[in-house]
Amino acid sequence: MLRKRILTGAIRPGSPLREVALARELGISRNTFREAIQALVFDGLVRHAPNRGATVARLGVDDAHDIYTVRRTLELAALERAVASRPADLRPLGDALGELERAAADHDWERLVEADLCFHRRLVDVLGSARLSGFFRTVETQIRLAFSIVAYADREYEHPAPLIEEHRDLFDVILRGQLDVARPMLIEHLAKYERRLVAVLADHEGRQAAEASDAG
Amino acid sequence: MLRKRILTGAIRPGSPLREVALARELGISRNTFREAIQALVFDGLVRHAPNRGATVARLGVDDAHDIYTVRRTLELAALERAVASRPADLRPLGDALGELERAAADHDWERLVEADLCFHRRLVDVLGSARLSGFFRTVETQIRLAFSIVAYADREYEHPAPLIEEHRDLFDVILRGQLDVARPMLIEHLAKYERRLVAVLADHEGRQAAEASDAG
DNA sequence: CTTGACCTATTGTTGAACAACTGTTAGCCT
DNA sequence: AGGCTAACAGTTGTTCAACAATAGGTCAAG
Repeated sequence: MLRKRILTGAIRPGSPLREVALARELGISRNTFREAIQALVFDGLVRHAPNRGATVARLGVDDAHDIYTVRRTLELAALERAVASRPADLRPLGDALGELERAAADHDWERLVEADLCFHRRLVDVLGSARLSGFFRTVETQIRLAFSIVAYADREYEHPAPLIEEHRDLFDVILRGQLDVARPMLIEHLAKYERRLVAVLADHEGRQAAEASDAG
Repeated sequence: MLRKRILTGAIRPGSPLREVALARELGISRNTFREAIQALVFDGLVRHAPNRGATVARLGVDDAHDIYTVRRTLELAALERAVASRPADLRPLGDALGELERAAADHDWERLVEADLCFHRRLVDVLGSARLSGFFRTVETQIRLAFSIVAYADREYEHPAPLIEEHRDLFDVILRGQLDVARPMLIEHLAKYERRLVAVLADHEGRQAAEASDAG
């Protein structure tokens, strides 16, 4: 319940998560609430300071760079394995691409985001490491949090053509095993969305600083 | 307290962690104990099944492969950055190497292991991602757990010369920026210790299977 | 030997209580 | 006025006792 509220923006980044009040509101006990908080801390959705409570994580420009460093590291490593894989092992990747194209055809914004994330998750899955896949999922969750902020600012997904094309091209090149082509392609793809995210978050940080000085 | 007990082998892999009994023994309440368990689950030291409780993680051959996939992925990526870094940014790496050599000179087994882990941790730190560094630390913790099993079986550290030499060579090559030399060096270094760990764990798994069939 | 009904140990969750800590406010002194 | 200290209110950290829900084992009947 908490995760949902945070990811949908019902509870905004920076908001304190008061134990008594929220537990009461969610109809659960304080202890259970605290366990939930702990899980969200490990997801990176919540920050917790001793004796000062938990707040919804506030992702800034630094976090965006960090997150994309993770993505570059894991996805480029996965790419190397992917180009050397048999097509059968890339099936999940292809399925995600199909879903991506169908969602675009339906102009279904939400499914589009979902399929995009799914494609990259399944790329990382190619590495075959449960630990890396699990870790990437936590980062993916944080990307979702970023999206929940960005959603209104970034209209890329209303013109999904280039998004589809980039994934399609990348997948084709992977199937052909052309690592030297795929690498710069993925690097540029990630850099593009990193720039976009950074831009929006920088703007967001600016606004928040302004609001803070207004209030103070 | 729990982490210490697990890493020192005081509580052995596979042992159930009964809430009432252990909380009582540690002098804490069940709720606090459960929060501790949750933290250890995210460290990968403890496995938890709903309604069936928590047990100390039992690392098998699969886990060894998984862990070394993580190490290869992160450390090789870090290597690429490291060879392009200024010497000042590699200072922590050099310090760890120094400590490694001192520990070897003192024949201090424990410090040797610590310095070895520290060297690799600091290599990953070169990536400059708090998330990747944090994730690597959880994997490092799991390596410690593996070591706690292996400790009696693996006497490599009693002849630390090759271990020192490999780290020293790797560091020198990194300083000289020779990625093409450093890469296979690190790959071989990791492969060597993966083989060793896998061998010991395979043996361990064999024994446990034998014991289990003895008991049953 | 299987099936199914109990039984017990254990986990999941709750509610209330209190100690410990934080940030704030009020009052005091200089 | 400015700065220090002390009481304060709110919040978190932790404990305890209780009960519901689940899993695994035991025993009897077939």
